[in-house]
Amino acid sequence: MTNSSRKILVTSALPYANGSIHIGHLVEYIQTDIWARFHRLRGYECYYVCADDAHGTPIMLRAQKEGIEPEELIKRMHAEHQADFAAFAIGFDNYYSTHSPENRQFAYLIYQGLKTAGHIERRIIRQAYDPVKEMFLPDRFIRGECPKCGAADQYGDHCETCGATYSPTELKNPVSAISGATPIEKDSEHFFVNLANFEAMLKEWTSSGSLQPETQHKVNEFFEAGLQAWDISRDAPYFGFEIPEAPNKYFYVWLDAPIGYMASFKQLCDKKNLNFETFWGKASQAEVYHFIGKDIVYFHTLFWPAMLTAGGFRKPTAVFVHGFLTVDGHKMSKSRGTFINARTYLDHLNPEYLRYYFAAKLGSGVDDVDLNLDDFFHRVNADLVGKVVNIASRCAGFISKRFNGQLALQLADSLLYQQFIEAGLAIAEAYEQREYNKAVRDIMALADRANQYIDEYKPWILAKQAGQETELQAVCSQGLNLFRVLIGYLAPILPVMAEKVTEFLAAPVIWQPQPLLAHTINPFKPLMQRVEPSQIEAMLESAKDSLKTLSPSPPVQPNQLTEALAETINYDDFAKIDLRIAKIIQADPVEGADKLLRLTLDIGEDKPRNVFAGIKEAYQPEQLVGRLTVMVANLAPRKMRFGLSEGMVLAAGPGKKISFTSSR
RNA sequence: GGCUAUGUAGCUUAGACGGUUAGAGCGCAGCACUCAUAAUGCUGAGGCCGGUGGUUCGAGUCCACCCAUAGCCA
Repeated sequence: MTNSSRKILVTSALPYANGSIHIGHLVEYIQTDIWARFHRLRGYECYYVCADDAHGTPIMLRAQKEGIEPEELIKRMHAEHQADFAAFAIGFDNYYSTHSPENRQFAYLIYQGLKTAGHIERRIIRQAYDPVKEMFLPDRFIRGECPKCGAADQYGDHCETCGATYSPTELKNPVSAISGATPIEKDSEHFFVNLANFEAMLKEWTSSGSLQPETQHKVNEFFEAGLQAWDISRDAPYFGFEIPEAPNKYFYVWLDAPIGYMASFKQLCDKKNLNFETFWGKASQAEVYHFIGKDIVYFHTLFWPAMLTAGGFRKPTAVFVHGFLTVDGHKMSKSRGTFINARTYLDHLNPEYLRYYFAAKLGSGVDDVDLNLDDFFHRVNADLVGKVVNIASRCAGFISKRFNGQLALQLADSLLYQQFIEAGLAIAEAYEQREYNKAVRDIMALADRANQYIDEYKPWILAKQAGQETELQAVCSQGLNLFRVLIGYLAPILPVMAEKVTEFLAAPVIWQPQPLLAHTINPFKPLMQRVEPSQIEAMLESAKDSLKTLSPSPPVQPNQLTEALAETINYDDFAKIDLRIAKIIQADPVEGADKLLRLTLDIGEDKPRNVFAGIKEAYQPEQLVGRLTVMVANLAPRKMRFGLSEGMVLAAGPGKKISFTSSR
C-alpha cells in the first residue's frame, strides 16, 4: 500500500453541553465515524477526537436554574453524551471537554499570538443589559416585537415570522428573557480580532482545494461583503475562561470551542504517547479534517484558520460540510413529534439501522438529508436483512448441517470472487470522497449478484441429489465467501454487525480478504432483526411523550393558542377520503394506553369496525356509546400495539378539548 | 430582504464536456422458487427531469426570471 504512512486526524463539531444529542447531530457523528473507521480498516493511522462545548451564557443560566454549579451540569451532560455516542458505535479515540486545562492553555497561547501580532483591538460597544439580573444580554435572550412585521415574541436578532434580521436595539417593546425586565443600554469595552488582517492568507487557503465548491462560493460571498472584526470577549458573569490581564472579561465561547479539537487531541497524545506537533505543528505533514454542519462554515473557514495561524499552528487540510437532517421532509419539529433524541431512538431501534440509512443517503455535498421513516423501514429491511444477511443465512444451514461447518477446499467460482474484490477499488474511492451513497449502491449491487449466484446453482436442489455433496459445499462456501467480502466493505458503516460476523465465520472481517477455504465456521445466528413498523410508531410516541415531560411549555399568549395550519391539500387529496356516519356501539378503555379508546363502529357493513381513537383525555367511554360520529372509512387498516385499527374517527379542537362534530 | 445551495418516477436517488428510446433501489403488479429472518430470482407498469421564457440544429444538462425548501447574514 503506497499510502500506508498516512497520518490522519478527524473531528466532528463539538456538541453543546446544554442539550441532549438528537438524531440531527448523529448525521455528522455517523458520517465522521464511518470515514475514520474506513481509514483505520485500510491500515492508516487515523484518530477521531471530539469534546463537549461547555462554555457560554446558556450553560451558566441553565445551571443557575437547576441550582447547581456549571461544572456539575457539564459533567452530567458529558456522561450523557458519551453514553449516547457509545451506543451508536461512534468510535472516538478521545472525547473531552472545552472546560479543560489543555483548552485554557491553547486559548491563552492563541490569544497571545493574536495580541502580540497586533490583531486585537479594543472598542467600547453599547449593548442590551438586564438591570435586574445585572448582566449583558446575548441577542437570543432578548424578546420583543419584530420591527419589520410586528410579530410578537421574536428573538433579538431575527424574526422567525418574516425572516428579517436586525439588531436587538431595533426590537419593539423588548424584554429580557431571563428576568422579564426591560433591558437598558450600557457601554462596555470589548476585544475584537481584526479578521481583515488575515484576508490574503484566508483567500489563498479557502481556494486551495480545502473546501467543497458550494462552501467556497459561500466563503467568496463573505470576502465580497468584507471581513468584519470579530468580537471575542464577553463580560462577567460568564462561564468560560477569563482573559489574561483583563479582569471580568471572558473569552467568547466560540473562541475556545474549536480549540477543543486540539485540547482533546492533546489529551490523547498524553495518554497514548503521540506527538502533538506531528499533527498540529506548522510544518505538519499529517492530514487534519473537520466535519461540520453548514451552519458553522464561517467559524471554521475564516476565524479558525486565522486563530491557528496566529497561534503558530498548521491549518486544516480540509473542512467537510454536510447538510441538515429533516424528518419526513420537514425540519425536526417538536410539535410534529419528529424531534427525536438519540436516547429515544435507542429505546426502540437498533442504532445500526440509522447508521446504514444515513450512509445510504450521504454524499459529499452540503445537501440536507431526509429521514423518511417509511423509506427507512423498507430500505433497512430490504437491503440489510433481505439482501445482505440473507446470503449468509441461506448458505450457512447447509454448511453446518451437511459438512459440520467445514467450508470447501476451493472456490467454485474464483472469477466471481475476484470481481467482488476488484469492486472494492471503486467502493474505497467512494468512501474516501465521502460518497457513501455511492459506496452503498455498489455494495448492494454486489449483494444482488451474490443472491443471483445462489439462485443459479440452487443449493436446495443439490442437497436432494445424491453425489452432489462437493458441489453443494462449493456453492455454499462461495456464497459465504462473497458475503465476507461484502461485510468487509460494510464494516465502516456496520461495526457491530461486523463483530458478529467475525464470530460467526470464526475469521476476521477485513477489506478485500483472501477466501476462506477448508475452514470451520460457527452455526449461523440471526445477525440483524428486521425493523418492525410498531417500533417506529412507538419511537414517535415516545418522542412526543418525552417532550411533554422534559420541557413544560412556557405560558402562551392568548393570540398564540391557535396551532399553525397544516400544509394545504388540493381537491384530489380531499376527494380520496371516504367519510361515513358511524354509530358507536361500544367504547372501551385500552389497557396500557394513556390516550386511546377502542371504539366499535357500525357503518352499515356486515361486521362492525374496530377503531382506536386517541380521545381518552376528552371523553369517558360511557359518554360515547350510542352516539354518532363521522369516520374515515377508507383509511388503510393499521396494526397497532393493541390490535388492528380499521379507520379513524373525526374530532376537532385544540389540545384536550377535542370534540366530535355531532352531539347526540 | 441579500447571498449560497437544493428541487428528476409513489418513496430514496444516479445522471463530466448539452446529443440516439433519462438509469437504479425500494414500493407496486404478474410469474417462478421454497435453501433463507415471507427472504430470493425473472418480467412488467410508473418520469412533459419545480414553473415560465430564452440561447442552440438539439437542454434535467447553459442563461434569465419566478415558485418551493434549507442554511448564513458573524
